[in-house]
Amino acid sequence: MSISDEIKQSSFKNEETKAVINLIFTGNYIVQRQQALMKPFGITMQQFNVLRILQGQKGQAISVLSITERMLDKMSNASRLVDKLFAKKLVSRVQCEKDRRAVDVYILPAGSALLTQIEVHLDEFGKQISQLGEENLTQLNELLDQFRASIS
Amino acid sequence: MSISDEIKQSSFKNEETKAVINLIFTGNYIVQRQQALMKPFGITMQQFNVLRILQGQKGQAISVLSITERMLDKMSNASRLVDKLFAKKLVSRVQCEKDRRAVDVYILPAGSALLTQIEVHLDEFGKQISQLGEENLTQLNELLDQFRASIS
DNA sequence: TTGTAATTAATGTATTAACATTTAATTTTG
DNA sequence: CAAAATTAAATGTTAATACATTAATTACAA
Repeated sequence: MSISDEIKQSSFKNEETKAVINLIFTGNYIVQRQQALMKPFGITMQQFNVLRILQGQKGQAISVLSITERMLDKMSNASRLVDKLFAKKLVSRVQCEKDRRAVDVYILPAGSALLTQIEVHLDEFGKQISQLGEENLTQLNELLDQFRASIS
Repeated sequence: MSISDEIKQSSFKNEETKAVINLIFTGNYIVQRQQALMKPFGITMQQFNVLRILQGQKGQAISVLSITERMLDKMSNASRLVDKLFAKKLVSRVQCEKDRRAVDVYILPAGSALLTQIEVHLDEFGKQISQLGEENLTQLNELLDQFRASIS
């Protein structure tokens, strides 16, 4: 369904406006789909992203600030997200030796296991998307990077 | 800045995953920019979108449900958004004659004026984006529509 | 017609987000 | 070195979001 049909707007002022609206709409759409996917696992998308960042460390510790820098939504509060994951016993958290202001965060085996489980579902998602073809996806990625660059 | 640099992730599992993350990130980025733009006018992006929908009616009334169908984020509560705009005296609200469950919402002159004012700033935004070129933007819009279609 | 289902909007509520502020630790500077 | 500035994380607070539920009205079916 085209963006025109999705939001029942027959025409747009220009192609720029349409692209802006289309990007916001498509972003929202993906977020909603993924949130629905993760809900049965008792985790939010942002919490999932933190887990994925921790997993990417391959056992190494990472500070709360570094987590923030790697997050999709920089505005959200990594401290509280880590707190939620800690409460679920998916991560551990210890004061950093070298800089006692910082906190070292690690993913626990339970966290890795949950991540793997969810990623199976995400892979199905990815499989559907791959129908678009690699060239198209590469082009989409390039256009998105250019888009952000244009309004920086 | 490429998405890799933005979130400090050196590589992605595959192009699909990268596209998903890039879309979410770019959507967030635009939303944050536009929210910052609207903040001085005392209005949120969602409220602005409702105003724009009402303006698109060119004087005709529209129900709360119809507003929801036209919104970018279907999950948000159009009823409360209209309430906020009503409190700011930017819209009026009367019970529909034909169907007394429904409520007719109109934009008031003050609402139109505010909209015009904000759109001046948005146009500058659009001007920057237009540097990408119309062909690129059209292609982006097509890819986004295809992307959503692939995971429907 | 009359009870049942469906629709429209509003409201209740728990969680989350967006900031600002605070606390503790470290770094810099005079 | 001591005071001031900076940094990291946590916490406080207000508003917004995501749903579920409710209340009123309309449509429909027996």
